[in-house]
Amino acid sequence: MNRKLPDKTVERLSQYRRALLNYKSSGKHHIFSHEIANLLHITAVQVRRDIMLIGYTGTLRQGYDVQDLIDIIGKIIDTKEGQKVAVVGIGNLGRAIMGYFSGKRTRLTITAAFDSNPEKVNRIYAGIPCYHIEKLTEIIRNEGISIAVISVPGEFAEKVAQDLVMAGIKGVLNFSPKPLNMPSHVYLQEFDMLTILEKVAYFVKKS
Amino acid sequence: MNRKLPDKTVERLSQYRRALLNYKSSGKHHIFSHEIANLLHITAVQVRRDIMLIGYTGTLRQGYDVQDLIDIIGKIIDTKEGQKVAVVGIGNLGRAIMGYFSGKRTRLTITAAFDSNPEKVNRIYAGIPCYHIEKLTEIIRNEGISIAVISVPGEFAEKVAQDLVMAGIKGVLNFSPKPLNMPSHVYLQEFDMLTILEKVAYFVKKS
DNA sequence: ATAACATTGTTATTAAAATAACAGTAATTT
DNA sequence: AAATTACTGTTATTTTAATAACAATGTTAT
Ligand SMILES: NC(=O)c1ccc[n+]([C@@H]2O[C@H](COP(=O)([O-])OP(=O)(O)OC[C@H]3O[C@@H](n4cnc5c(N)ncnc54)[C@H](O)[C@@H]3O)[C@@H](O)[C@H]2O)c1
Ligand SMILES: NC(=O)c1ccc[n+]([C@@H]2O[C@H](COP(=O)([O-])OP(=O)(O)OC[C@H]3O[C@@H](n4cnc5c(N)ncnc54)[C@H](O)[C@@H]3O)[C@@H](O)[C@H]2O)c1
Repeated sequence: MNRKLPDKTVERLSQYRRALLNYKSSGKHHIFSHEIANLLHITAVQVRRDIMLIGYTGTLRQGYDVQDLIDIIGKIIDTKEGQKVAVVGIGNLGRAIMGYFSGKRTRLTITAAFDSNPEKVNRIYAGIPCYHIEKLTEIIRNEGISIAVISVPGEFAEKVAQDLVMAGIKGVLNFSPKPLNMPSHVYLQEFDMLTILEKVAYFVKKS
Repeated sequence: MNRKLPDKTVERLSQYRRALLNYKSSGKHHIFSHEIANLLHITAVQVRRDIMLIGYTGTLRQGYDVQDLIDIIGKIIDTKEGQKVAVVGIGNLGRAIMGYFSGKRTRLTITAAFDSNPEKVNRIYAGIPCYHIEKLTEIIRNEGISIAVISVPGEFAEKVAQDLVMAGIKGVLNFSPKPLNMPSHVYLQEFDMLTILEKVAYFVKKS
């Protein structure tokens, strides 16, 4: 529970929880590993192994208690107070992300957006205030924002990333096509749509 | 060159190419592995190993010929005719994706969009026609579209995926939060923003 | 009561990816 | 000319992730 879990296990835990919350609303209280596996289209062994890693145990007769499992995953992923997220770059992608999160009930809350375009600042997008990029450090520090999503054009991504680090951010999700370099105490996740689609194209070609 | 390359190598090749195209515009014709590595913030060994896998060799004195490397990566990733891509679900995310691609010069071309909302169909978004979802099979077959991006709400994703498979699609990039199941001849890549942000949150918490 | 079954939890094995080690080589320095 | 340097290309090792194997256990069927 205290030891760091594998990257991929954490991703699946997030998905288990989401699937379980949905499953729970159908009124069932228990679930078997192979049922969870079916929801995610993975194997039951993978599910049991992940659950073993988080130290939870089910029962032979009924499998896992749905609510218990949801709670335990919550204890692993969430913090008590929740974590605050900022979105930097309120273009098409930034706004899509904010719209997507505005509906969600999660312990991750987007509480601030930043842009350099004067026409975008001091407005509210999906319920979230957009500040001028110059306020970045101040607001991130004051609000205790620990995670940032970068969705500015590539040429500005590096500067934004540096400022985020200086402001004390601890985790970054970078959607810009510019590969970033972060100090080791900042967790960096990058996702590039063109790269990923070109990968799909390669495997389509090969198949 | 013919043998299937590792997943992660293909992703990096796409990034190498993009970085090299940019590097080329600075007028330089040759590049060393450690220079490529610096552009992507990875190690030079990783770069050389990837390049070894694609069967290209540089020279001791000058490193790699930039244009040659770009061309060889192109031969690996691209098809001669290019590949056509469809986007299904023209909401905030779908439109952001279309806007993002409309500027790019790539052998991947988004040629059709689909939606179920009558107000969205028969309009042009970022230069791409949006058809009613009922035309999916017809248009995908007629146009020879081989790759699809799914950006419909989770509850419709499964149906869309089935229809795409029936229509003969060969690769899918799924942004909906619903995990999909594909026959083995269809390459599936999933990306879920909430999962990935929760993973970032976990590692932020742990650090 | 015993055998067959279905399930969990764990260890063992395999596969994929990253990293390290190092041999080879041309140019440069001593 | 020998040693040094700065690279590439390849093999070896380590790390991470996935898969397989199987022991343990309560349940059901015979
Ligand atoms: N749209 C997509 O689906 C998509 C997909 C993958 C990657 N991306 C990448 O994400 C980024 C954003 O994409 P987009 O489509 O939203 O682009 P966009 O041009 O619509 O939006 C970019 C926004 O960033 C703002 N901005 C520019 N410089 C800034 C700075 N220094 N500080 C703060 N804000 C700044 C701009 O004012 C604009 O609002 C780009 O790097 C793009 O390559 C987009
Ligand atoms: N916005 C984001 O950044 C984001 C991020 C991650 C994931 N997602 C996921 O991507 C999907 C789309 O997100 P969005 O923000 O664009 O949502 P959205 O509601 O803005 O758009 C969804 C679109 O899909 C269309 N649609 C619905 N049913 C359809 C069907 N059967 N066939 C064709 N089209 C159909 C709707 O008419 C609408 O235009 C959702 O599943 C969402 O969970 C969005």
